[in-house]
Amino acid sequence: MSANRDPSAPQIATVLLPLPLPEAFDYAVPEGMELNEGDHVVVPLGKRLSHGVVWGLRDGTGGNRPLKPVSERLDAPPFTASMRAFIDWTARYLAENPGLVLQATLRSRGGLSPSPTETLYHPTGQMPDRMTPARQAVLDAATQEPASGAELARRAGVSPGVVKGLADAGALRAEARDIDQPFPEPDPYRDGLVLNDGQEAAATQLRRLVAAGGFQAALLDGVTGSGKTEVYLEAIAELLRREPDAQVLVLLPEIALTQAVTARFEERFGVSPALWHSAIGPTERRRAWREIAAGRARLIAGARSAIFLPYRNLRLIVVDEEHDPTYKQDDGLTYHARDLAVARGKIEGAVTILASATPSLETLVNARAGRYGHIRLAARAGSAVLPEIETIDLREHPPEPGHWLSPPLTAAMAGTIARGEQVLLYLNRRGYAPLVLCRACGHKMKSPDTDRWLVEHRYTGRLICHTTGFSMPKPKACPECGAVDSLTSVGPGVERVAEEAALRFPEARVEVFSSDSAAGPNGVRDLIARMEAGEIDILVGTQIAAKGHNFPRLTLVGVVDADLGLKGGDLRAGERTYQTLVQVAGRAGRADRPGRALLQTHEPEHEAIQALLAGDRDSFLDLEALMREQLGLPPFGRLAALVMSGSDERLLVETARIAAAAAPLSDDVKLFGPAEPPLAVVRGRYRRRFLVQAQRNVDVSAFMATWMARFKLPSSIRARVDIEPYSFL
DNA sequence: AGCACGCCGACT
DNA sequence: GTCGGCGTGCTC
Repeated sequence: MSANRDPSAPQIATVLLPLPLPEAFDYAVPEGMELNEGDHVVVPLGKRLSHGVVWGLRDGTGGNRPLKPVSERLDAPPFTASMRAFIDWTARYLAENPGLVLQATLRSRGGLSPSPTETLYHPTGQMPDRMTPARQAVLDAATQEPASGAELARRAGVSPGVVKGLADAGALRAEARDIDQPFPEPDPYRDGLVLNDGQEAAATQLRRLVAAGGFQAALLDGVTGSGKTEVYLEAIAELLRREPDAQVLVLLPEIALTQAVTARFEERFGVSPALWHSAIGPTERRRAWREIAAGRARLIAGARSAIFLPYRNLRLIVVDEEHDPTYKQDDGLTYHARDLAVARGKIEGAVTILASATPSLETLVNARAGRYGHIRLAARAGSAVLPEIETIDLREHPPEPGHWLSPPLTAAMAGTIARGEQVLLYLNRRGYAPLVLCRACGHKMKSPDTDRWLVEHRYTGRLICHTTGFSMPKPKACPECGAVDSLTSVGPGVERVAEEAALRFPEARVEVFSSDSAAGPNGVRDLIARMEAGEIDILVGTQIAAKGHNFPRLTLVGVVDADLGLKGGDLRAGERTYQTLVQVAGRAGRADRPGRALLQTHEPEHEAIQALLAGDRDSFLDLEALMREQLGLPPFGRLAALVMSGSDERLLVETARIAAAAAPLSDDVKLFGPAEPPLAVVRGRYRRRFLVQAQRNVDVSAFMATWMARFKLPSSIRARVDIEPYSFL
């Protein structure tokens, strides 16, 4: 296209800016500046400068209104055509400004400038005229490992002046080195673990997919403990042997899991992957971003936002635990990382593997329809067998009043502990008690700016709103009636169950595993390490404990309230409960000891629980699928939500009314709302919700974009589009 | 997202 | 009389 253009003809660059603007802006390309699509540039915007990416180039001038010129071309790896196509596709799909999506891809400061350098001192071999003990110590340190002046002085225990003196004397040579060092090359020729027959068969199928090249999505469907990781590591190895320059992304739902996956990568390929998640510091983040953009980082493991990184040559994407709802969450943008991964795989021409023991209905339906390959892994790896799952009917075996562990569960716990094995008690409720109320007047402690109960946390002695983050010390007296010491804790949280377990088993070492108790990734790592080492007898955990960990001595899982997830009434409640219970039960008996899972329930006849007992995932999902198909719900129909919020309730209601009237309705699109959502107020902002339901062939993204363009939003009202919502709050 | 412009309250 | 509050609007 621009191969034989006249280089002196004036040129216009369309530049996408990482700002919430509706479109890319045109700039004049100054004479003598050579630009290509995908180049990073600096352009003037109003009174300031902004970074941008060249989205298009064409011959011409601004015509009537003169264009501002591009200020500078940055010497950074350009965004590839597929990267740009992915950004465009995502913006369209999410009904968002492309600039906002571009912003999501640039979340590292300094990634675009060349790496900062540090000065290292190497010994030259030449001896200084005068040798002193201090000088000798520095030379020894430098011979051991070249380092910065300050570092050498520290290691030798002398002042930095000594290093300077040696450099002046010619005994040390200063050499600049990039601070952001490349990631070492993975070695795909190392031996992997020995695979069992099932794993080998699955690995062969995946290797074949990789060998075929190009886009192909596949569901890697294997029971918990079947060794899915080992299998997809084989696909990665195959790819790296064929294409040493290929990049591989492994998406993980939880940062806590990156630790375990890093260790597997090290065993298999001799190197750690580049990590990408919210807890990565700015220096590592910059290094990872730059090395990924340059195509030098080959193995990347990250949380959902890693789907937005500017890979040069992405050839394989693995979405581990693809059913996990944490893939769908707001990071500024509202997206589902699994869906974007499949789209990105398609655009990049990369094989996309979705791995899970409990696939989402969306993925399973795609696999059954033949849109995705379906690779099954039946047996558990090694000698591990699936846990035996039983229910405890709480109507027959109620716990004592004010307690939460039923007699059959405590009996099983006693036996397990006596054998020196471990127990996991699962309850998806953080804190001590989900509700605090006044015995005197019945007042319930509620969050001040939303209609939710405050959760009591005993460790910190505070009442916390899990929706808004509001927190206050637990008051002595009821704020409503003033009665002293009348506030009672109602219902169990993990802290309370841990208290009960500790009381009942005074000898046992009991720990709580929730996002509160395990502060930061180090806290999590430490807790996991102690559990693995057998230093904990009873672990009481929330969701976070249910995911992916491998505790060889854990043989009993007690689900304190298996009914919890069945309430709530959103469309995935049954599916999610089933997935969670399978995952939790799957924690038991992963090594050579058989495991057992006991579910405390008031509703042992519920389909999700019956399916779990029968180990009959597919018929449960068939039923679930049938129900959704009849109701026209995903994945058989499409949903989109629009949530408006603002601090002025009257203006919000009025805006919602105008929006409702502006909806471009048709026969195959239904609009519900505006409705007052369960969370009607959050942090002083009122909220209203719309739900759009359409048939599968309707482009809901286009519908939402058209709709949004048909009414004007007052600047104090925010509107957020959610394509395929998971949360209905 | 910034940054300016703009029209109403308490101050050197 | 000004300094400054942040509501509204624009940036090629």
